[in-house]
Amino acid sequence: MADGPTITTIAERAGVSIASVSRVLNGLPTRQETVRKVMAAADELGYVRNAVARSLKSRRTHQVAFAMADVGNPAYLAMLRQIQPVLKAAGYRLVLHSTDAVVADEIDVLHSLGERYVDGLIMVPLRVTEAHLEMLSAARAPVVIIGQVPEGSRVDNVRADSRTGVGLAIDHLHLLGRRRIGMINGPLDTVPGAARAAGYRQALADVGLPYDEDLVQIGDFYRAEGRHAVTELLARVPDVDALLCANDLIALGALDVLRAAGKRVPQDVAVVGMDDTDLAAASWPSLTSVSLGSAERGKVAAELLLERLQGGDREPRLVTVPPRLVVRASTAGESAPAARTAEDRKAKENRDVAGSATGSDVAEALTELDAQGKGSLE
Amino acid sequence: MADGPTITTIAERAGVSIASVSRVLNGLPTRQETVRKVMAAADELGYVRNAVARSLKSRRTHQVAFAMADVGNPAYLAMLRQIQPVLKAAGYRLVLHSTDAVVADEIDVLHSLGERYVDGLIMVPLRVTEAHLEMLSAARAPVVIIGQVPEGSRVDNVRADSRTGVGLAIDHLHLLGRRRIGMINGPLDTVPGAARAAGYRQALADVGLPYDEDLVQIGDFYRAEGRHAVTELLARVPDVDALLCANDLIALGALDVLRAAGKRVPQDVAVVGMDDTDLAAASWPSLTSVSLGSAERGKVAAELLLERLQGGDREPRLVTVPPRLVVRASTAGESAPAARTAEDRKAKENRDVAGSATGSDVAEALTELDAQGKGSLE
DNA sequence: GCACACGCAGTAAACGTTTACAGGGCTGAT
DNA sequence: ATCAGCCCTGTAAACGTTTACTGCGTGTGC
Repeated sequence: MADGPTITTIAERAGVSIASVSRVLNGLPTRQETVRKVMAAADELGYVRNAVARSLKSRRTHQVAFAMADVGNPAYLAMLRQIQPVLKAAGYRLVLHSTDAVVADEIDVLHSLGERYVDGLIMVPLRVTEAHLEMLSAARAPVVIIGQVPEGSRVDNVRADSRTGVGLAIDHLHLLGRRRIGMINGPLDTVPGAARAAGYRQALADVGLPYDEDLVQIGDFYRAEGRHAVTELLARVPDVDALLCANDLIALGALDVLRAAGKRVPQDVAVVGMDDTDLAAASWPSLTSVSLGSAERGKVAAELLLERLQGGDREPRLVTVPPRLVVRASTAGESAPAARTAEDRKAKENRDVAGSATGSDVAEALTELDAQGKGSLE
Repeated sequence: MADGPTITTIAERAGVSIASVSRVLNGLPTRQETVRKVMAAADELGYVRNAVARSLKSRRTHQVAFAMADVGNPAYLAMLRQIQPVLKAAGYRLVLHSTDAVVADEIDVLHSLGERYVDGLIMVPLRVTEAHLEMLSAARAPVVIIGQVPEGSRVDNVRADSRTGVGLAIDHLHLLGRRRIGMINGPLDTVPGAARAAGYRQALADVGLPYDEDLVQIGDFYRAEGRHAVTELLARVPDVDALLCANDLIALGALDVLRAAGKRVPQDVAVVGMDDTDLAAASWPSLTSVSLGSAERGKVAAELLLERLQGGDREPRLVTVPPRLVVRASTAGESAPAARTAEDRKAKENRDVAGSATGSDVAEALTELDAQGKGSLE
């Protein structure tokens, strides 16, 4: 691990000045003979450019940071998987920050932007506090926020729309003839919980169903909690014929309980999850789920950031990624082609609604493929 | 986004030299009055140290790279989740490289080590070629390889032992009284495929069962391929009473086919997967799976790298992480409370991995919270 | 034959730090 | 009063690049 060669080393060996070496290495016009000498010396010494020194001079690191609460979370992972290739294609490295759901860590990340070790940042904040906004407005590098940012903030912002997503699910269930549609939600003091509760109320109204408190059960966003909540709801309303669960884990818990209770899914009770994680496709019966477009949000965020890095200034943009209903066996049954088709039509309409310019079918197919991943390594 | 203040700006404003500013910022002994002036100026200007300039001088970037084939792969993700906190605690940032299973990209990553934008590298190569070894021996920064590296290579190496892992599964199935144990493997020209095939043969011999070619079916490491392979095997050997699948996805495919064929799991056919991904716990029936210790391999790799970064030279080390059988319903049945309890205990151990120093109950609760993900964000 | 232009390469400054070294002022001892 | 010694601060070099500027030598046009 001896000190590597620098342009000075090369210059000496080639008998030229460091300026010439630099010019050759950067392909600037140079006499053929000089090029030859420099290249030869560089090859012999196994020279590699020092990225740090380059960055210091050029004020560009070719690195971008992605900050979220936890790498293990499937929603963030879906984003990461879209962000990475977009950045890579543009020649940027990805620096990962896991803030462990600690707000102070998020502020830290924003602060460290000032250290200029990255050219830009994509962040998924847990919630946006005053401190966030302050740091954001003072940020010395472009930032894209995935989540809710107050109007008028001077940053690019990419959002999901879980309220509409809930609507898609309710519509779907209603079309299938379900009339006693229960909701298993997470805590109402969380952003997702509140949005979903509101969406549920409104969607019921939209399809002309009454809102019945007995059909709503609050738990938390985990499988065990989901089991518990569904058990309670089932005791209260034995003839519930559909369950909308605030995420896929809750829905898995619901499947557990329904199975134990001897209810058939979807014949007796249809079940819908949210987030459309890998688990939804893996479960049995496979789970109909509302995709909130984590993957697409990641992709859009990366593209917005690149625009700013390459283009320069423009007005901050707000992109809302539309939700999409992914119908699987837990509502349609594998043998219900009619429902499936209706659903497909809807999903398509839905996708067209906000017509994001980015969603190619090829990219989407690829994503699905990768998701399955060659598992193990030896 | 005006140019940020530098120590020069501060020096001017405080009326001192840049050396004094630097000393104050680094806490070197300085007159109280000077400290005050410098701090005041720094605060007013909102100064933040430039990490690039620092790195140039100190020859330390406080960044470490992690390179693997695909972020979306659960096995790599499990590693990442352990690596990240270890590095973060030591003050290192994590740079992520996804090589998309392209060998040239891996070589690229090794090459780019010379650019000195990171202090070290953890890599999970697909396979180790001559080119890899060459680059490794010339590497100008410490590298830890997760996977198989030839004897005598001068790098730290962390391995799984899938051969023994297969043995665990066969033992388990044999103990449960299964005698016609099929194997659904991936391609034999992959490192995992070959190791598992060998393990299967030997494990059968160890428990005194004959090797029967009809019981072996080669497919690929995906769910659909798994379905196909299991269908073939089932046609050939209708009375097979157990299936060992080379990864969890294949096992999920097996569950699909067995269900469709009217076979009960585990009563008629017991199923075992490998890798113990999230999917194993989520499926129904939940899947007994051989954990190859991805999480632990990640943790060990990170620790080895840190040792080298902080400590300095020592002999390269080889650590083999033992496999572990995680028993769930697909072999034990839900009605086997003993097995279930064993499983819970095991899951906890797994979370603790090698007893991370941070494992307070609160931290654990928080981690758990995140892991499940308040999946979606609004 | 001279001026001018042009192609090429070298010198030096700059990016923002850290740090070795030197020097200035003060204290205290002689 | 002088000087050693100490504390503090400033000067300058260094990390490895890129690049503006300068200058040299050659060839061309008059």
